[in-house]
Amino acid sequence: MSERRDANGATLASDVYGRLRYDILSGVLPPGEKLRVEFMRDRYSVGNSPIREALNRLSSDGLVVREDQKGFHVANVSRSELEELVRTRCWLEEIALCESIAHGGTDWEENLVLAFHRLSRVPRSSKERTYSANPEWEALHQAFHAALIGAARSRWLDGFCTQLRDQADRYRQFAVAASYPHRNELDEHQAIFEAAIDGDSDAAVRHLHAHYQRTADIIQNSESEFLAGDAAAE
Amino acid sequence: MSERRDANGATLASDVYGRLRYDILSGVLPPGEKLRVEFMRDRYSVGNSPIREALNRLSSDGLVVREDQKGFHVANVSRSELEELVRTRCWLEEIALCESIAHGGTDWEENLVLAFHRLSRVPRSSKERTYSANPEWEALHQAFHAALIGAARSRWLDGFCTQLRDQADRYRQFAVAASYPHRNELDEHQAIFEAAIDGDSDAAVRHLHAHYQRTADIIQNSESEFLAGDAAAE
DNA sequence: CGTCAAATAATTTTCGATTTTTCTTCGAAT
DNA sequence: ATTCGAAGAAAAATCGAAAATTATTTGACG
Repeated sequence: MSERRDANGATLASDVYGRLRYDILSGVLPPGEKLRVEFMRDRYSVGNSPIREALNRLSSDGLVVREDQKGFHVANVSRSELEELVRTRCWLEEIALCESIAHGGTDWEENLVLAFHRLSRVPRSSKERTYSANPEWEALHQAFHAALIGAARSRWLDGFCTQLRDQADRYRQFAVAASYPHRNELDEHQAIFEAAIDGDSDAAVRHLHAHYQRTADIIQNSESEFLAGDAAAE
Repeated sequence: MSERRDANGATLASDVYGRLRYDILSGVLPPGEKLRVEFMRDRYSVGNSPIREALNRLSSDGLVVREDQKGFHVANVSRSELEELVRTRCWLEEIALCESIAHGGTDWEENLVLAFHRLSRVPRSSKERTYSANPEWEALHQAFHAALIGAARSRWLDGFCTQLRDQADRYRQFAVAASYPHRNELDEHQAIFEAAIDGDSDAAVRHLHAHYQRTADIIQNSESEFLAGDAAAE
């Protein structure tokens, strides 16, 4: 019945939006990359309009930068912007986590237990000795952090946290290999998880902040090509 | 040389984005209003693409809702969503205000003094007895609140606060007449202002929250047609 | 009289071409 | 040699029409 629909029941624009978003978050399209419409048309096999619509949405999300009459490019990254990002994320998720602990009911609690259990059962890397991105872990990791703050009674806060998480995930791609296998992320997650379930907001927030700060430090100390210079970005 | 540019040096899409945003915030395009592309094309005298691009951006901003294959409409409002909005705004602006007080330098301070002074010199309503929107006051009011939190060191937080402020302004349109001239907003602003300049974060936050809560209460108690039913919205 | 389905109308979405703007190249003049 | 500007090339932005989808009407049948 439907000829053009690529994925589910969406429009081409939404489909491209999703794919493009993934390609940026996963690093396939690196920071600063120019996004020419013609190039994109070939890449995603659609016409002009859906590409443009997707790019416009992504620019509101902060993953793409739009300059009038100059087109689009993938948002740049820098050490100072990472600092800003993590700081903001700690502020917002602290609120969301405390709210969830205070107001979360059985649903929130059980969902969190499940999310943590699933995460604990999947290996961090799809290879043993060297790091190799494991999409399953990535998805469950996202789900765990979303479950933690899933009972903050604000769709706005939810959305903001999602936006910041996406940005943080992108940064993580640049340096995740560096910390493997030294870092035991499961322990960090467990500490947050147990404090949250215990209803100990202070401890949960402390562990959550430490978790994010540790990740940020690893990225800051890495030698990713994209983080080379700094203030130069933009 | 340039034939099509309407306003400054932007694209048609950006121009329409700005005008459309203003029309939604000012209530000219009411909550829930269907935004048919053809209608919009006539209204703003541009073609298909710029309209669509503007609508896509606004949907990421939360002022417009997009449903695949169903088009766009102005975001709905409801009492419960107002509550959520104000709660979130208090959370975020508390952070931004404390940060600004803690880290704001002379620039921030002087800018704030100026913003408050200007606001204090302009009448709330452009008429004397009855309320009539005064665009000058609106602009200075925005500027004052922006100046208050203008030294939070986070572009993300800045952007989120702007987004929430826009949403709140839209709600304010529905009920502002009801409180005039009973309410003395200048006193409220002065209380926040003085505490901020004094470096008294606790007091500043207390006054800011009270200010927002008072506005919200007025709206909640109003009988705006748009806030009629409630949970029914979306 | 109500219900379901085909046909029609209205609307959204997408395409391909055109227009406009920016970027690049090349050559002349200082 | 360097700078400036014009000519050409590349890219972005826009338009108008075609294609696809959803909403509405109409009419047959129980």
